[in-house]
Amino acid sequence: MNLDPQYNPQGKEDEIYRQWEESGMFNPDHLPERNQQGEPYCIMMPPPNRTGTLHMGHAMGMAVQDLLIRFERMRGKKTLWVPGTDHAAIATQVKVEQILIKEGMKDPRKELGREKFLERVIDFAEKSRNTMVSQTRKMGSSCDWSRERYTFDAERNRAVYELFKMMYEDGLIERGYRIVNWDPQFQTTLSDDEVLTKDVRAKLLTFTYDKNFPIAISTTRLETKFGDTAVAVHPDDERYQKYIGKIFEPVFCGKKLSITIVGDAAVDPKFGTGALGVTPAHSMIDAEIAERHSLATVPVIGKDARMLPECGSEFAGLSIEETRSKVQNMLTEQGLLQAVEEIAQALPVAERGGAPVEQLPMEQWFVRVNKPFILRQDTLEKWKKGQQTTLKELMRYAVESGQTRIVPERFEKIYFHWIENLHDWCISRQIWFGHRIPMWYCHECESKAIGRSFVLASRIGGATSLVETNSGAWFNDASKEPRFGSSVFYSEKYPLRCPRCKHDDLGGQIPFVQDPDTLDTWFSAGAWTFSALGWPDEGGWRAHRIYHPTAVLETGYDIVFFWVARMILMTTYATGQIPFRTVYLHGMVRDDQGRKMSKSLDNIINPVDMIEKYGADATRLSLVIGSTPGNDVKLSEEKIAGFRNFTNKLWNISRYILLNVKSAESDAKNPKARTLADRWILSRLNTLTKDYTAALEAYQFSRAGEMLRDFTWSELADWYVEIAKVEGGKDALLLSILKNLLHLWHPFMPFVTEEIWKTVGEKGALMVDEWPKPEKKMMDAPSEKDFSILQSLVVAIRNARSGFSVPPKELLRLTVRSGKFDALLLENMEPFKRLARVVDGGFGGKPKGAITILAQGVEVYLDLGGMIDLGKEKARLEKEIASVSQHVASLESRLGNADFVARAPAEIVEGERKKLEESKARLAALEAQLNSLK
RNA sequence: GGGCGCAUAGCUCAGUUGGUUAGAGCGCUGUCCUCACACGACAGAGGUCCCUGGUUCGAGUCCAGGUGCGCCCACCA
Repeated sequence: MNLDPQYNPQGKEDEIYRQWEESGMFNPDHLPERNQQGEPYCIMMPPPNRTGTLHMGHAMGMAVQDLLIRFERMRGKKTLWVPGTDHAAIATQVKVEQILIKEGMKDPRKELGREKFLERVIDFAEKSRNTMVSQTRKMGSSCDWSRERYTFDAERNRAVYELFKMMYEDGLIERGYRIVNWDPQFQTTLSDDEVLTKDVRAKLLTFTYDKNFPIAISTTRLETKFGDTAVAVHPDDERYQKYIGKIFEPVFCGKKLSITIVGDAAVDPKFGTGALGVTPAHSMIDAEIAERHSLATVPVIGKDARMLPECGSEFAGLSIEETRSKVQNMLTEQGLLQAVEEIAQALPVAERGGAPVEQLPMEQWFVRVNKPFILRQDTLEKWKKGQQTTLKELMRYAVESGQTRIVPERFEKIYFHWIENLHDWCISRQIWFGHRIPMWYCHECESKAIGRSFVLASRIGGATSLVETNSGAWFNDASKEPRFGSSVFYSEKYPLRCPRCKHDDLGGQIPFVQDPDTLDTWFSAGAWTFSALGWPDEGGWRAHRIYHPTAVLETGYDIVFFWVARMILMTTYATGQIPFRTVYLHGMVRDDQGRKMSKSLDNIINPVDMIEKYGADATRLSLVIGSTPGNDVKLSEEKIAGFRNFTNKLWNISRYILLNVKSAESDAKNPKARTLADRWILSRLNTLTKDYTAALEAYQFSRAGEMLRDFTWSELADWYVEIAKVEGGKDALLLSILKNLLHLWHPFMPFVTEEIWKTVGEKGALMVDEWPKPEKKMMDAPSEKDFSILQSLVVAIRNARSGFSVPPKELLRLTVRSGKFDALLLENMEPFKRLARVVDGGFGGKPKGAITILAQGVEVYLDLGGMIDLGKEKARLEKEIASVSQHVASLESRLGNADFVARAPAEIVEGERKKLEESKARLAALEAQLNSLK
């Protein structure tokens, strides 16, 4: 037996993990027979971004997922936990760019070019992967490394392309010229979810375009006004009705505009002047108005967030701020500015980088969420194959039908609310790191359509301009925007033949060009549950299909929209299955003051540091106990240290038991309960096993953990082990309880339990040993009641000793009377003989110099001899009498209420009566005690 | 502007469908280095369950309103 007085996880954990891994049992195919017969149970690990290292949020997710997997594995399910990482497209590319800039490059992408730059990104991603895998191991995660996946590996790329193809064929992926969110800093589009709003103060200016223009308008974005093509007013607005339908041609800061006055109910007549300058190119709302009234779209801001030549030579190339103040000055000079007001504004900024996001009209790829399509799948209850539905409907259906349940439930509301507001999803990104869009353009088709060879068109800036280039050269030139009409077709690899013009790639030139853009990282992430299980590859998907739908998706609530919703969309569409039965959302891990952990605040707690200092088990406990789903958790090093203390406690309980067990006796099967304490602890253990298992099934991990900790510490260690030391002969019983306890703790703290397990003399790993079953026949309410009386008395005696400052070595005499409980006491007080020696007082009264101790109706006398302090005892009794009298009074008033007696359930009333009786008896006894002191 | 949540001991939080004198951990006070553990043992102090009103025999729990805090969504220009 090699159990040190203090448990040192350092060094042991890696070795234990290595043994688990070598056993092969992280892989469901190598699990014992009992699991092979079991129900499949699968969790897909949310793949962390390959951007460096794991943080406490990841650690929390892993702790919960490993808990679930270990719990279900021990219960005999065929458990698969698939680990993986996410290429995270923009996040990783930005990270690498930042590193390269720090290393001295000015514009890494320009300096390195696409291929060289990508090499650097891939290299960084690989290093990150290695770091994260090792951190995942440190946490004790029992995931199947033989099935490790990467959102950007060859098979996932294949799945992404297949999915893209399906959606393209179903008309759900479309190229469109629309207003998109443009990040001028990283020169890429963003999805709506990647745009945040920042509260800023802005100037709301009221002005007219020129002195002949009859209507004043207000704006915070003066610079966009070069692109105005209309002024919209409410159709019922009497002030402006007479202008509706008229066209004006004001000269705005040197640029001649063509402004149509339109009536549109979307305009709020009470805001500002009640007239709205319509800028269709740079505002989604304006674009909608423009569409209703067939207005022209005139872009005036370019991708570099500078003014386009259309604004006139005076403004072309100026930044937004420069333009804004210049225009304001010009308007002031001309006397056109009527008012300047400071207002609060929600400025759209990029989630990554924080630069203001511009809205520009561009040609991009979109997923159409509201467009009806013909369903390919025949597995959904609501729609048959061949019926029409929309992606939005599928998303709603998965949760509405209860096939996916979100924990905590309130996030279902949030989810539906988000779906309501969901617009088409822009999926093309102008970054280099990611799944290249599998669409190709045929120059032959394009040439035939336009009548010239190798031509391109730029649509940024509204008018189409044609550009001649050398073959193949243009698509790396970011300044040229290819326009693709009928020439576009899907191909996973380099196409050999154009499906339309049947043109072959023969002459060594490059007639086919792939779309230079890549896919939004969430496109591939959305396919995670099924792509990671081998879809669409026939063999792979067939082999893994038993695991789909997966059991639980465990992730942070911050990516419900980014990821969870999109997984539901993609999976239901592509496979006809909902991706997971339960979504368990954990909160954000914050510092002890509730602040986000960040580098600038220097308040980051690193999981690996904590594991090295306190062990993985303590770190896991600190993340799971004391946190509830969907709520943020405050973490501090002290909290982790506290759980380290507990792991040490469990270690020492085990140490005591294992050091004292005599092997011969411990071999006895079905150890029998001999004493009250034995019956009590077995009853408690079995009740606990039942409640604890139920709590885990209900995802109440914190509650389960607290329950088990309280049992382990306050019942087993503080009472039973102490009693066992004196009563003796409990080796087999103790060992059996310990074994059960190790099982129950294993999902929370796999390392220390497995380590102790090595010493209990069982074969095989605890990790796959069978989960304890609660036995009803062991649950023994009368014994629990009797034991609790004993506990109350012992506590009362200790209390008295402490209150009267009785020296620890002083032996006291405890006189019991004849009666059922007193007989029980005589039998069971032996373990507490150091507190008091019990004597049978027959039916005699209280000895002189003794105080009366009352516990749950049992009255005994503790002889304090000369140490009694009558004043103190009197004060104590008076205090207690006051409190009990109050309780009696409240019970009497309740029972005196006729309505209560008539309307409350009989058992409640009966319970109150009984309580009143007991309290009255106690009160009488206390008063008698007090009188006897006088 | 719309939506969601939170408010319980000094701190961090539990408190299931309304029903004991509202609980835990940490911290605090006192005693003890008792042969598993001082990362420990024993005992103790500490609460107007944010406020107001309502429903009910009964409210920390349900309803309405208010206050304070947090989050999400949203291009009234």
